[in-house]
Amino acid sequence: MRILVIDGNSIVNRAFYGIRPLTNKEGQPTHAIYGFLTMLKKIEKETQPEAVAIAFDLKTPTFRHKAYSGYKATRKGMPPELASQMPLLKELLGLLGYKIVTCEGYEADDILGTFAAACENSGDECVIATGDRDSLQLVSDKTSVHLCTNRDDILYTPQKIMEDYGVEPSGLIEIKAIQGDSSDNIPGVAGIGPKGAGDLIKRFHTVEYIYENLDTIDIKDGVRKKLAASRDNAFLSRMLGEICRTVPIDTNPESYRVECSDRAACARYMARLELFSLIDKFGLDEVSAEPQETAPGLILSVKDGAPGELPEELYVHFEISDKEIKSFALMIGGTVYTADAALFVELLTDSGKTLYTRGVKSLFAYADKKGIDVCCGLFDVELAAYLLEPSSKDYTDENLCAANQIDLPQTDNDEHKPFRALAVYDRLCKKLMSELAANGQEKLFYEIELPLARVLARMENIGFGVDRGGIEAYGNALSSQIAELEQKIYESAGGEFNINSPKQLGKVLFEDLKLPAKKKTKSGYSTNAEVLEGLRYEHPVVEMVLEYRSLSKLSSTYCEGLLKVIADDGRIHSSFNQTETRTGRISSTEPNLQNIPVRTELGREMRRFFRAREGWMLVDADYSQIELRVLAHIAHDENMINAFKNGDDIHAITASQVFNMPLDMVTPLMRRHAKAVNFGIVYGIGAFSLGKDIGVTTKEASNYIKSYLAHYSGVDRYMQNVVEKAKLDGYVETMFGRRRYLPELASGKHMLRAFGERVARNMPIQGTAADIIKIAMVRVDERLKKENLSARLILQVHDELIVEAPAEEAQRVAALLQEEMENAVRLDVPLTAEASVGRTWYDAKS
DNA sequence: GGCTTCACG
DNA sequence: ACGTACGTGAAGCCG
Repeated sequence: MRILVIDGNSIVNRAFYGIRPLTNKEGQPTHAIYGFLTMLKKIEKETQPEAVAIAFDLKTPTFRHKAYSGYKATRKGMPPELASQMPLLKELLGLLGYKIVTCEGYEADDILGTFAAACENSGDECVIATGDRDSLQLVSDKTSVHLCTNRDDILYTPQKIMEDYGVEPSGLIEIKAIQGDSSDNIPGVAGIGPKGAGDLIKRFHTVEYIYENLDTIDIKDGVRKKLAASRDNAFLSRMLGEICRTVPIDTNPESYRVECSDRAACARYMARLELFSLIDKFGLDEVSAEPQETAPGLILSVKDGAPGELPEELYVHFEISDKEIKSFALMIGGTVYTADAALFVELLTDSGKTLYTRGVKSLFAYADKKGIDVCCGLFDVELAAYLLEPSSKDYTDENLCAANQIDLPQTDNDEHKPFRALAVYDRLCKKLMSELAANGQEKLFYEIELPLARVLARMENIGFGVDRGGIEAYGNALSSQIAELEQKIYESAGGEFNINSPKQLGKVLFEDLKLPAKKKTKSGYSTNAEVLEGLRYEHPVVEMVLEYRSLSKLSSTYCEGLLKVIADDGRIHSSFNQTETRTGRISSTEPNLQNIPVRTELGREMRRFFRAREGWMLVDADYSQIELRVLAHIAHDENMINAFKNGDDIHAITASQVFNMPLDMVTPLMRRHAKAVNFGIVYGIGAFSLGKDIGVTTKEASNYIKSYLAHYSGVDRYMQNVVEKAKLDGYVETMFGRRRYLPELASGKHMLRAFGERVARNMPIQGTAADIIKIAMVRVDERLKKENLSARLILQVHDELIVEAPAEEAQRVAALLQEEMENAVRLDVPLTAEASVGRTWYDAKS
């Protein structure tokens, strides 16, 4: 028979120190338990034992030999976080059917040794699992040691010991007697370390032999001297280092077969510790399904309908698809109730309730479609987690649990998802709330993001009306132009190729036509617009390719792309993502309505197809220079503040300052350059890129920047201070407490660090502007409602808001929009917004 | 699925 | 010696 003997103390220590801390919601640390059971399962899988004994030291420290009471005196006591887990672990092991072996006056080591010795006699096979190399002395033909290390586990057989140490297993005791072991207070021979001890034992095998022949054996005199001086310690060490093999315990493997009598109790115990994934690992998931629908690992009982009296705070999970509630469940004190949409609606309209959930935007969207006025309190784990860490890729249950030391129950059964989600919300919400409070982000959360979710939901529901026929006709016109251009390009290039393939285009331009290649990308020649622009007069095909590119962009992304997403109501319902950007901006997808062309006249034509419904108008308002105004404010730059207060043309003023001449001498070119510097400053500027952008040398660009910072000394100071502070704090923040953490600043890589510094300069500016327009959106929405207007916000493009309004409301809405945008926040500079009205987006842009 | 390109603020 | 401004999303190519 094969028996596995676990060195309990050693393994639990490895588990405790080897994995990151976990606690359940009561604050009970659980990771040592988790790690121990995970390792146990893994070892069992690898060694396939028929019986398992788990050896532990007894709590009270015991001394093996009274003769040397200093033994183990230096071993530190267990930290309380580990000590508190020990009784729980033992109880759980007992429930699982494992036998725990302890013996007064002996350590776990000795119990391992006794099992090993017993197996020598009985012919059984013994596998010892430990993290401690001391036990290697027990290895024999019948006993192997499964050594758990920080990396891979190693199985020690006599052959492996010989390979690694060059001695028999028993030789390890001899080596230790000479080398000593400070952690066990084994003195050894002073002045001889592992190498010397190993050499001696390889040659002479035992301590006894060495001392009996100390005068005659062939060793260096220095070594001989050291040995002689530590004679007593050597023999004492020899005795201390040998593991005892005669502990009075039951060593019959038959007594250690693992039989779990109450699997459900085990599952409940694990669930109480919130170690849900263990339930799967131990194959206990089916047993906890006492109430049939319960998720694996959750001991929640499930009831239909809810108890009469509901508490004020409820954990809620819902799934909504296409106007209908697909599922709805709530958790009250560990019990999950599945309920119908009626109760859901009742809760939403009860101002006395607070629902802790995720995805409130979809909840608002549902309520909006059904005409339900949501007046309950809400908490959204997704939004909260985003404010706490906006750089995360996404905010799935999996990632939130990983970031918050929560053991997530694994399940691929969709029916279990609601139960799992509720368990997660239960663990997460209060933690996130206190973190928001600690960060000073409560106002940001409750007064900006949560109300904004409602606004975004309505914007999505309403959508933006488009002229399908117009887009189709425009697309057809593009297509024929593209086809024509395509032929001309083939002709000019001397052959057909895929113009859309940068690789093929690169070959044609830079190999066949031998045009000078300037820039390379990871995968070959760069053929971007900037490069082609530089080759425009080198070959006629280049201009055609540029034209082709811009037409096919319009055709594929904007015509074909938009046509694909027009809904049955003839409108485009983009999704506005509130947890995507690292700066606090919102993003728009399927389709992206935040990058509809405007810079070229041909592209701008697209905006004629975005139109108000019959009898309605579009009201479009955009902030003027919001980021520079924010910069002037947060940098306390007097010079820039005054320029804005005077209502000056900021780029012209900047030009006159940078180029040191009167305002009326500033040429359009100088203004253009100054504008680029203003942008560059906001982005964290570098002379190289600025120079490239405006076509001057890096040196000249560098002079511009120097001159700029000399005139705007507040900006100069801010740019230095913000980076310095970010390095201390590890994050930057906006005026409203929105944070972005910057681990890049601590990087040893210059490029990464430089990037972090630019972000530190930019994020507070871009992010504050994003906060401001979000505040404006919430206020505009409230005003429209309060004033009983039918007009509705339908789109935001970072510094621009678009409202669709009945024609008769349009002028009033324009004024309202401008007022709310300008007064969203009070800065040291005026905020200005310009509004205008038109039938189409094209017309409504002033 | 990564890369390149290009549309926007 | 290096690469070179912030933040996004979509489409097409290609291994």
